[in-house]
Amino acid sequence: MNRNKQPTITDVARLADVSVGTVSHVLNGTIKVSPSLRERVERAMTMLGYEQNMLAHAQRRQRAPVVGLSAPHVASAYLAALTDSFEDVAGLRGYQMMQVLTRRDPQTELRRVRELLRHRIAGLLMVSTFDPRRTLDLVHASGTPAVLVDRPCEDDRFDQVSFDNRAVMDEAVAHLMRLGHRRILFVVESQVLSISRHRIEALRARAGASATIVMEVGDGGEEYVRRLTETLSARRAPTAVIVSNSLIAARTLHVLRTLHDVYPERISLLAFEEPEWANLLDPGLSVIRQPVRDIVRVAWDLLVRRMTGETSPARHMELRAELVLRGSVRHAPGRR
Amino acid sequence: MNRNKQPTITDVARLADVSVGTVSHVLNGTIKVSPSLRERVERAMTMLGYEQNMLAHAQRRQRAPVVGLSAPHVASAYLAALTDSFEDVAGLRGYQMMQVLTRRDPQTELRRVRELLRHRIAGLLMVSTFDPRRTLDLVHASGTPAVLVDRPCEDDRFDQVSFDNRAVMDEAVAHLMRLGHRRILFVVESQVLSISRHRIEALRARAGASATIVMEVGDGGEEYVRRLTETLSARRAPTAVIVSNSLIAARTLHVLRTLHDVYPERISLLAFEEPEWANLLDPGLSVIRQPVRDIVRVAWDLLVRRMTGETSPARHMELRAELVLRGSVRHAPGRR
DNA sequence: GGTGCTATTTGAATGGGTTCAATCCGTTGC
DNA sequence: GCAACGGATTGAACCCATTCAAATAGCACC
Repeated sequence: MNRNKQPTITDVARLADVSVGTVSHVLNGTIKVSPSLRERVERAMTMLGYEQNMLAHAQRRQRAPVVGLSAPHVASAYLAALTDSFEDVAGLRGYQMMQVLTRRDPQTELRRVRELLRHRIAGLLMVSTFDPRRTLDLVHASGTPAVLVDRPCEDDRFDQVSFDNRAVMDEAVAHLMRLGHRRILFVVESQVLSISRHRIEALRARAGASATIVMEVGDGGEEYVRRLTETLSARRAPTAVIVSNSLIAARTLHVLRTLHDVYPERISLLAFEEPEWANLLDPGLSVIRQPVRDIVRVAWDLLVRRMTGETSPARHMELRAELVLRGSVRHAPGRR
Repeated sequence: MNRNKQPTITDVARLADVSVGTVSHVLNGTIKVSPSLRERVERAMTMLGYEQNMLAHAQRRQRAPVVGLSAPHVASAYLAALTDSFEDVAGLRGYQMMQVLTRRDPQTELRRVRELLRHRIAGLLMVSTFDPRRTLDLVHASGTPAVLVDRPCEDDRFDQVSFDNRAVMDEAVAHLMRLGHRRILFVVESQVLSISRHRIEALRARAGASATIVMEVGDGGEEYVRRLTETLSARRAPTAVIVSNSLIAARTLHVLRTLHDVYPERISLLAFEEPEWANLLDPGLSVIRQPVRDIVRVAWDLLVRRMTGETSPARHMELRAELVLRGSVRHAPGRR
C-alpha cells in the first residue's frame, strides 16, 4: 500500500515555476490566470498526479463542500429514494453527502448531528425524530443552513418542506366513507410524530372521533401482529385499515392474510408511501404516493439559497401527495 | 442565523488558563492530563459551547475520521440494508459515513471516488461497477485502505468480501433440476459484472450450456418486458426463471402474471436478494438470501485492520448465501 | 524613452487544530 | 540537602490550502 506523501500545491508550484497562489487560482478559478500559465500548471498537476486536499481547502474556507443528511434509517423505500435523490442533486453541484442515521431516537439524533456539525458541513437536510428541539437548537447555534424535510415542526428558524398530510388524509377518508366504511383503523409508527398528528387530526375531523381507532406500533414487531389480530377479530371490527408506512403495510398484509376470508372483501387496506411491490400484489395495494424527487428538489433549492447567504424569513412549503387507488380498497361489507 | 465565529481551542485554553496543548490532549485523550486540569478544561468548553473543528483536526492528522461508501445506488433493499449496516458500525466507532453513488457507470465511479479521496477519508468500502480498474488504481495510489464488497474483482491489492455465488447458484440449479426443470432462463443486470459471470458459470456447469438462456436487461425497463414475454411465449420456453436482483424480480412477476396460466404452475421463479415483500406474495417468492449484516461486519473488520496499519497480503473472503424455497419454485410441468 | 494604466502574478499571513522536544515540578534515594 | 528521575505541562512548528495587499509585467500613448 503506497502511503508515500501525496504531492502538495507547493510541489506543483515548484514544478510549474509559479507561485502557490497561482496554482490555487487555477484550481478554484478564483481569479483569471493567463492561458499559458494555466496550461503549465495543469501539466504539472497531471505529471505529479496532484489531488487537491479538501481538508486544507475547507479548513481555510471555514466550510467543507459537504452537505449532511440526517434521517431515521434507509430501510424504507421512501427514505432510500430520498437519500438517492439527495446524493444525486448534491453530487451534481460538487458536494459530497455525509449521512447519519438517527434510529428514531432524539438522543442519537443529537449526538450524530453534533458530530456532523463538527465537520463544518455547508448545509444540512433533516428528516427529524419526533422531538428534534435540542438538535435544532444546536444546528441553529452553529449557524449551519438547514432544511427540515417531510416532517414539519413548530420552529420558525428553519425552512421546511413537507407533504400536505391533512389534505391527502382528508381525501382518502372521504373516499372510504363514500364506500360505506364507518369504522377505520389507523396504524402509526408513533403518535408524537408531527405527520402522524396531522393525519390523525384529518382522520378524526372527517370521520368523527368515535369512528376511528388509532394504534401506535413502533416498527411493527411481533407485538403488533398480536394486537392487530385481536382488533380485527373483535365484534365490531374496523372495515378499513390505513397504515402510515410501507414496512407496517407489509406486516399488516401478512396478518390480513392469516385471518380467514377478510381480505380484501371485508377489510380494505390503504398505505402511506408507495413501495415498489404495491402493484405486484393481487389485489394491488392502494397507496398515498409522495413524490420524493420533488421534495428533494424543493429542499435543495431552499438549502442552496441559505448556503449562498439568503437571510429571508424561514419558509414552510407543502407539496401535494397523491391518492392511488387499487384493489385493496373496496366497498364496506354489506354495501352495494 | 447566528454566523458568529465559533470558539476555538485557543479561547478554551485562555478561559481555563492552560496551554492549547493541554486542551488538545483533553479533547483527544492523547496523553494523560491531571484530573484537576481536565475538569477546568471541560468546564471552559461547556461554558463556551466549544465544538472541536474536525477539519483542522483532520488536516493536521492527514486523515479525517470519515469512511467512504461507494455503491451503485440505494434503491434496492440489499444496498439499502448494506448502507444502513455500514452507517451503524461506523457510527459506533466514531466515524462519519460519506456516501457516493456510481449509477452503475465506471466513469461516474471514478469521478465520485476521486472526490471522496480528496477529502482524505480514512477508509473506503466499494460495491464496484463492472469495470472498476481505473478507480482501483486511483484508490491504491492514494494509499487509502479499501475493502471491495459483494463484487469480487481480479485484484490482489485489496481485501475483498463477497458471497459464494458459484456455490449457491449450483445448489439452486441442482434443486431445479431435481424438480425436472431442463430449460432455465437466467436474467442478469449485466453479464460483465463479476457476480453475474460466476453465477452464469455455475449455472452452465450444472445444467449444461444448451439448457440455459442468459438474458441481459440492465435495470429491467420496458424493453425487458417485451423480450421476456417473447421468450416465455416461445414453443420450447424455459420452465424456470432465475433473476439476479429484486428489482428485476418485481418486473418479472408482473410479466408472469400477465401471461395466461403460467405462473406458478408452468414456470418457476427464483430471485437473488430477499426483498421484504418476498413472503407477502402468494405464492411466496423463493430467494437466495445474502446476509447483509454479516458481510458488512466482516468488511469492517478488514477495513479497521488496514486503517490501523496492518500490511499483510490482501485477503479474499467468501460468505455463504442461503437458498430459501417458497411456493414460487415448483415441479416442472409434466413431472410428478 | 517615459508615464500611466490595467491585468497578472506573487508570497506572506492565516485558518484551528496536533505533536514533540523542552521545561517544570514534585519525589525518591542517598 | 542535592541529584536523578519521571510524569505533567507547555508552546512553537507544522499540516496544506486560500487570500489579499503589494509587486510586476505588458501595453498604449505622447
